[in-house]
Amino acid sequence: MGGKTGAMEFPNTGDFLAGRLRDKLDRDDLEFIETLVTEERAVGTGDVLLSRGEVADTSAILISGYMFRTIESGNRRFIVGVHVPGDFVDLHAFALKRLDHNVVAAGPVTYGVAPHARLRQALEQRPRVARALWFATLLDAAIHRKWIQMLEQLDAPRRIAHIYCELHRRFELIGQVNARSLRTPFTQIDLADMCGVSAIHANRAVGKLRELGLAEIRRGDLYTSDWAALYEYAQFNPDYLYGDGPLRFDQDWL
Amino acid sequence: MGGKTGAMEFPNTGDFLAGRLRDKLDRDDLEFIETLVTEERAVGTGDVLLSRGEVADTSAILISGYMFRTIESGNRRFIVGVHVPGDFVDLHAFALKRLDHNVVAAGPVTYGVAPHARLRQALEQRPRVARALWFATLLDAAIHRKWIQMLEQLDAPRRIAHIYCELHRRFELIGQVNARSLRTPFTQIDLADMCGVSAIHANRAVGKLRELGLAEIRRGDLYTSDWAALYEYAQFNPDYLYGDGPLRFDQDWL
DNA sequence: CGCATCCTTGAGGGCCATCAAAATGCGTGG
DNA sequence: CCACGCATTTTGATGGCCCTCAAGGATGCG
Repeated sequence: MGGKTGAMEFPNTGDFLAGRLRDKLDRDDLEFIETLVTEERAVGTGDVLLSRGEVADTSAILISGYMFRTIESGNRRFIVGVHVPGDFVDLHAFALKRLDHNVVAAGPVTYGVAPHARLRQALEQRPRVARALWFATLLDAAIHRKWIQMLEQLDAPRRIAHIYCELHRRFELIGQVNARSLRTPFTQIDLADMCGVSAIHANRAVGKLRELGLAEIRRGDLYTSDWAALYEYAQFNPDYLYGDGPLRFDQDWL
Repeated sequence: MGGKTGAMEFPNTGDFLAGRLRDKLDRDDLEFIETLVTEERAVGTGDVLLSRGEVADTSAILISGYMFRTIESGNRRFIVGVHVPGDFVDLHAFALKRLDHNVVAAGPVTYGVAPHARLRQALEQRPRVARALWFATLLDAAIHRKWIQMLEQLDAPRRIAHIYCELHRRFELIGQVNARSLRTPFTQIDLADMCGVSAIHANRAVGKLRELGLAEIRRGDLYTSDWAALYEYAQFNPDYLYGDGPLRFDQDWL
């Protein structure tokens, strides 16, 4: 917990859009957003927040920990997205009503519960907040597109590196980076399911990053002395995360 | 041009959300949506509607033809999405302000131009329309997720089959299917860039679909006598497109 | 009819899948 | 503290999918 952007003041939603659109919102909007959350809950590894086809009347914003978006097919699981604190993990479920995938905890998680009734109110009475919520789902879509490109372009070691680079940057945006490490609860099976390779090959890919001296990954935790080198190896360009950079939202709006 | 859902009456936006949320919108909303478009334009193969990083003050809704979302990296092009008539192709650009990718015509195209000023008006005064616009971008995200899964799970022949199955279903939703064929302007290079394989391998994959008797693909046009067999081969489940089926939006809203 | 683009085919090599098996690490209970 | 059970990580071997390089054939357009 605790982005630099106001986690003290806004314990539930202080990381929401931090480093992106958050500084375009005024105090009134931020307070309104904080009151979207009526309750805080905790779950553990593998617990399902929302499953495919289910109708929910609340959405969740991640406060601490990691979550996956997964699609089951046959008896295999595919991970199509990862979430970090500040992400409104199933805002999609509010506007789509039913999800095409599952939202699952990847390790211990705390999250805030936002009733859809409150969100509807935001849509009707708070166009600025409504647009911020929309923006947040579009960020998810931008990340999806980058994953598509990553799968089309990169081999397994680079895919794994790219995933960690993305997480590193996303934590930077909410003010939670460590200099030389990135802690996750991911197993190599999780990495495999994100990369579309077998667990065995994911293991060899992790081994290659070690051999190359780029990163040491142990039990999901990544250690490196040179993030820039890892960025370059993974061909990681963080623009698509819409933080500072050429794509940053810098207009007045509404 | 001409979905069954009112292309006569709404020549610019008659296919928008057809088969999905369109029947939840009332006549007033549909008329408002039609007036979002102030102009119609035509472009040809490879023409760029909107390029990465560019700031636009209009968005486009596709009226006829196909468009790609592409990401350039090094000197290679990656296709991360395809659009068909009725799709609001760069609605993302309205809320994100700048895109992380390009929007490009794949063959001859006509599209409607929607000034952002009108869209802003919708957001402020028409919460139902605003939510429909949001819904449309979330459909795009759902398709992105399916592509991620497709790339993680399927080999090249199945990826190509899956892409055509998706298009077939999307045309069905707007009432524009032929029984035994699906016409596209795609080259095998386009298919390769969508599937993340080389053009040479895309060619062999096309050959395999022919050998298997599932589909004949010539110059982008697909011919088949058995869509069901193709669906099964590609492991295609159309639920994620949110037409009729278990995920369909069936609630009253707002 | 010439040219450009696209499609097709062959050969050799690298990335990754699967099967099989062993080692490591961690939590639990003795 | 140690023994045990279990999930995870690691390693080896074989084969398939897909890559690149290379070259030839088809198609459509001016």
